[in-house]
Order: sequence, then C-alpha cells, then structure tokens
Amino acid sequence: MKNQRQEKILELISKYDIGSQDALMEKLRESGFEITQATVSRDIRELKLSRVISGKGQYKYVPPTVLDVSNSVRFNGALAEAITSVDYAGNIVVVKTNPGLAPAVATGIDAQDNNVILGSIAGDDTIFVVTRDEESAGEIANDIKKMTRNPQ
Amino acid sequence: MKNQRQEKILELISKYDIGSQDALMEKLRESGFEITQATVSRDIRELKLSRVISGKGQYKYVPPTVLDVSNSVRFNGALAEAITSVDYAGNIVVVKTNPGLAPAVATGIDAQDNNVILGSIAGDDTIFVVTRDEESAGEIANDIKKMTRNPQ
DNA sequence: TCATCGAATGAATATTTATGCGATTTATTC
DNA sequence: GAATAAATCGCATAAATATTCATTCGATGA
Repeated sequence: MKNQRQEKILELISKYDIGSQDALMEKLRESGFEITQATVSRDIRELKLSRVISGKGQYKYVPPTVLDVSNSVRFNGALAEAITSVDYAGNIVVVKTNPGLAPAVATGIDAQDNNVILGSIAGDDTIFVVTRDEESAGEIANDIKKMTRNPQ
Repeated sequence: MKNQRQEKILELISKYDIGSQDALMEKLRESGFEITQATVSRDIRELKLSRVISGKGQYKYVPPTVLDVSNSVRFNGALAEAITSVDYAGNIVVVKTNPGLAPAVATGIDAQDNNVILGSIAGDDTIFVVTRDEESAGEIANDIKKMTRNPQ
C-alpha cells in the first residue's frame, strides 16, 4: 500500500503543480488513498521531495535531483552519494547518478587508474565503464557499489 | 543592506548545514545582521533556496541551481518522431535522432524503466542503449521502432 | 492459535514557515 | 528641502509541515 501510494505521489507531482501537503492529500484521496497530512509528510520525507519556489513565485513539490555537492568534492564523500545505481552486462558497467553529476563521478572512477578499466564515458546521469572482460566488470561494479554503501 | 545580507545567507548555507530559518537567523545575528525570521523567510523566497532532506534525514537549505528540474520530459509523440533509425549489435541498441534531440529521446527511453535496459547515453544525435543481453537488445530495438511508426 | 515484534498510520500537537499590515526608512520628483 | 512614492522590515498571526504518542495491522515463530 505504501509503495503504491508513493508511486502515485510521484505521478501526481509530475502531472500537476502541487504546492502543499494538503493539496497532495486531496489528490491522493481522489485516487482512493484515504490518508492524512501526517502520512503525506512522511512520504515526502522518504521520497526526498522538496518544495521549491517556481518562477512565478508559487511553491511546488519536485522530485529529488542532486543533494548538495557544493562543499566536499572528495570522491568518496558527496560524489558517492550521487550514485543511484550500479549494474553491469558483458564487459560494461553502467553507473547511474543524479542528473548532471555523471561527469564528476566518472572523473572519480577514472582516477582510480585501474588497468582493468579501458575507459569510461559520461552523459548527464549515466556512465559506461568499459572493462577488459566480463569478470572485471563484475569486480568493478562491486567496488563502486561498496563506495555508495559507505560514503565518506 | 538587503543585498549584503542575502550574500551572507548564501555564504552561510554553503559553509554550514542550516536546517531552519531560526538557525539561519542566529548565524546572521552573529554576523551582525539584526533581523527576524520573517525577513529570513522573505530572503529565502527571493533567493529561491530550498529546504531539502539530506542523506542522514536532516533538513538543510541549498541554493537553487542544483534543484531546478521542474519539467521532466515525457516520452511523447513529438520525441518519437525525432528518431531516424534504430539498430543493434551485441547487447547495445543504437538509436539515431535528429540533431540535438538525442538527450531528450534518451530521457524518454530511460523513463520506461524497463529492467532489461541497464542504461543509455546520448550524444547529440546518437544514443547507445545497453541491454542485459543480445536477445533483449533485439526486443528493445523493435519496441523503439514501433514507437516511431505509431507515434501517439 | 496466540504472543510478540515491528512497520504503518492517525490524532493531536509542536515546530517551522509564510504573510497581512502598519511603521519606518529610502528613493524620487518637484 | 518638502511631498510623495516605493521598498524594507518587524510584529503578530495564519498557514503549512514535522513529530510524538498511541493504536492498529501483518508477519513470524512458539
């Protein structure tokens, strides 16, 4: 139930401009979720949504993107937090990050100068790391995962 | 005075983790700005700061730049029309688009959140989609082709 | 089946944030 | 410089959000 509801929340805020938890609660009730503002507040915290000020001066909930990177740029710190998923197939490791941070994270990965990594390319939120073979891809993927689990 | 103060606010939130307007007011007072929470609230609105939830579940004010993603793209007909060709080899699907549109199309492809797709990277007019294996590459390529034929 | 534990939730409330309004300061025009 | 307009801000309070506490619900194991 909770998962389903949080899915719906993401759907709703992408579809409508929702500026308060009460408004979101209303929409959820229209969709058949009988809940209170307290639960909406908790869902918002769990989904890490933020209330931002739009151009027109209106408030609006938006999905999380980047959690502050301004300060520390050590790879093991803030940047590791930007990684949202790691997977691999064949000899390619695919790393997903928060929007815009892929280049920064890729720099960190390249910096490891592992001779198993042939190279990497970063888009906006995705990195392909080409490794020498499938086995190394698995190892590299694992290494990166570890970093995301123990940031800092 | 106001400008100077707002400068200081930006400085403070980059330097410290500030989680409430009261806390920010405190810091400002330490810096010699005798103001109230009301003014802080107004400054925050003008600076378009947002209060986000950090990894550790703490609230924190951050500058706007990073957050502004307001309008996420949906994979609609217009985007499907931008696709000029689809092919695949191994576990990689290669999609060509009209110049400049690859990132937008890639966002749409990613949004499908198919667990067969590991991820994709877009250049200016080309997208690489990495799939779990060769078979799924064929299927994905087909799916994408269908979309281009019947852009809804 | 029952007891137990933990997650999920609502009700009530605390905390935090936004704002209407009037006072005061600052800028502008004559 | 006086008159007027505009911006800024504090106070008080409204509005919005977070959290505490108690309860319920579901899963798990005795």
